[in-house]
Amino acid sequence: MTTRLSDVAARAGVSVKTVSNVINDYPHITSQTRAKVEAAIAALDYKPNVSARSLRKGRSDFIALAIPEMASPYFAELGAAVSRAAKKRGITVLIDQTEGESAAEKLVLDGMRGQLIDGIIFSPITTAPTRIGTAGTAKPLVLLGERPAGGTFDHVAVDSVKASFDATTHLVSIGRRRIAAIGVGGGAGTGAVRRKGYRKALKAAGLPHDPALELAGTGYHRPDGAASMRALLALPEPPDAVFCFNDLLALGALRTLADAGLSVPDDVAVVGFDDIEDGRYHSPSLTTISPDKEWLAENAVGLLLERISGNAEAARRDLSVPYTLEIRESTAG
Amino acid sequence: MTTRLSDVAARAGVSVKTVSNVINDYPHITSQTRAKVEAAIAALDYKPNVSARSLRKGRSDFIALAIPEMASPYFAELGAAVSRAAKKRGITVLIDQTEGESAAEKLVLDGMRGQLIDGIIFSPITTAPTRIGTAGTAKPLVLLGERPAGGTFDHVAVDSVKASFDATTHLVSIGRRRIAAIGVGGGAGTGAVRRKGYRKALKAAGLPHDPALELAGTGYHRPDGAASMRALLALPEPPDAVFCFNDLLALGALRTLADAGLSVPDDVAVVGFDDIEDGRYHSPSLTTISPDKEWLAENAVGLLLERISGNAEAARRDLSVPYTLEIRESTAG
DNA sequence: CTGGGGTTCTACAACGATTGACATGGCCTG
DNA sequence: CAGGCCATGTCAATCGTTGTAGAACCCCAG
Repeated sequence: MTTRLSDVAARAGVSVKTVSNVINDYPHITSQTRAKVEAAIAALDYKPNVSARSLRKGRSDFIALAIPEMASPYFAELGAAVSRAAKKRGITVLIDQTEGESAAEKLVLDGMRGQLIDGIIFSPITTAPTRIGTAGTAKPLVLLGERPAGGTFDHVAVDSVKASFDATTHLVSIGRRRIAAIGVGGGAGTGAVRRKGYRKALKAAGLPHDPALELAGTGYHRPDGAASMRALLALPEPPDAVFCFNDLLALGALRTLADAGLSVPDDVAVVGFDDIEDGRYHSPSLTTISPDKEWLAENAVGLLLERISGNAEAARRDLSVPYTLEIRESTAG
Repeated sequence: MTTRLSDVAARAGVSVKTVSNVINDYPHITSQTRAKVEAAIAALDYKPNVSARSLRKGRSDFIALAIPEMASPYFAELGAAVSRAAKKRGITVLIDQTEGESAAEKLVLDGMRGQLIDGIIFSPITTAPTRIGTAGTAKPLVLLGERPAGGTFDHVAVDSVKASFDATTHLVSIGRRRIAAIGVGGGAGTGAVRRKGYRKALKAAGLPHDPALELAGTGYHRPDGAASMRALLALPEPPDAVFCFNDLLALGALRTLADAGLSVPDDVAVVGFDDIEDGRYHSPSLTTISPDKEWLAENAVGLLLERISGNAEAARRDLSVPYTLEIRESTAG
């Protein structure tokens, strides 16, 4: 049925091992035999069996990418980028939706897919996995997003404090004085870090800090942003600008503003974070922090692969993703 | 390092075979031994080695989902749904971005991931794979979307002709007379089928068919929709409604309309297809054909699994995905 | 022409799980 | 008490690939 190594060997008139050697670029092979073998491989359309190879080598060239939900545009774009980066290096990505379950738990539960995968890129949305890898099973792991306090993993993320500072400062620079924040989360996650940058910017601008303008909300999707914006508009003194901690929140907020008949950016300016495609085409188009997702993916994969094939004990790395502030209609008149 | 079957056996005080029997639900086992074994499995956190199992059994419980690009919202949502449906049945989905390369080619190239995957769900955007599976390697394949002419695969899709008819008829019913279509593609793909429904509806309504109102465009993304809409507005007699063959096109079109200062739906009504989340929160929110994606995923996975484990020679199946027309602001004043 | 060193290739045993044939002993039934 | 079923154990083979060890060969120096 399936062609296997021995079929190729038979056809090429060499031993099974020689074929294997050809495939694995073993140095000492005559160009003659190499040619013979390659001809046989081509003729039979032979493809190595990954299961067998992985069983024998203990390495599969599969990595996992764990994200909260792939239907969320940011994560979809991230997944696409990681897949591309991995494919370029000949490895395959398994995308894992953690779906709100405590992701750390889930990974351990999954048992790393029965030892198939070589490592994992983990992108938690809020909770950070402090305890993964304490198990002996530990495979290499690269963490994306905010780093947990006592992290012991390689880590790739935007400097969220700085980026949030920039975003907020931009709002200040166009003359806004009552700047709200949507997406302020608890814990040590994204929300907290971005809030830090936001507050810092307010302080730097000499603006008062009004707790009523910090909206926690329950999630990071459009409805959450829409609801938070409604709450802000209901305030006795509504804001003249909003910094949303991700683009979905911002798009939800824009929707509320449109419904309320308010003009953006004239009445309320809005800034997001992530630069998802939806924001670029929305009207008004969304000003946002744009992390370089290709860079992120490229380096996350690179870091993980480095870990997998070699220096498992090298020092922990911490990479900062380049970003830009994309100024669009939601802040520029 | 890793716990294996024999470790479990040792701890439970039984033979390896018995442990294997427990795991594979062999019927004749005392509840006592079963309990012992299960305790040992839990204690050691044993996870069967997927590679070994797959090598031996010839089945991996992995399936692939091939989509053009996962960053596209419709496909992201589809991928999420398929992953969920598969996980429910204990199987894992590998998502494959075909990225515009002739997907058929690519699949064959990939050699089905070295025999790892048990089958594939294939969702081409335009070109239909007529020749896949002619190779002897053929694994079960379920096709999503428009069926190619001489298809020999199981197939799950919305009745696009009917849905397009409904969408267009809806525009007629709100009084529109010059209804354009964006996304008319060549070949036997999505574009052609939806155009058929569109034309049918025009004819049924006794409206003239103006070729100038059928825009082919180059792709299925926002920029394509925006460009097509610009072209339509440049006509001596612009349309008063547009049926876009997917939501991204529609969102692009809406953007152009907003830029042109036209009111939706008063000046131009817009209908999309797919019901992606962006459309629901856009302002105006987008009227669209909403296929039941969960149903689609559930049945595609079901069909594939049926094929994989059993009647490989059963008759070809053809499932029609339920859909609704979601009427929102872009057509309802 | 003989022996050492390198090259080129091969035989064999693993990797971990599953499966089949078969043996064993215990218990129940008739 | 014999025959049958049940629950398990033993043993060996198998899936396809690769690492280890070593065989066979060639070339060249002494």
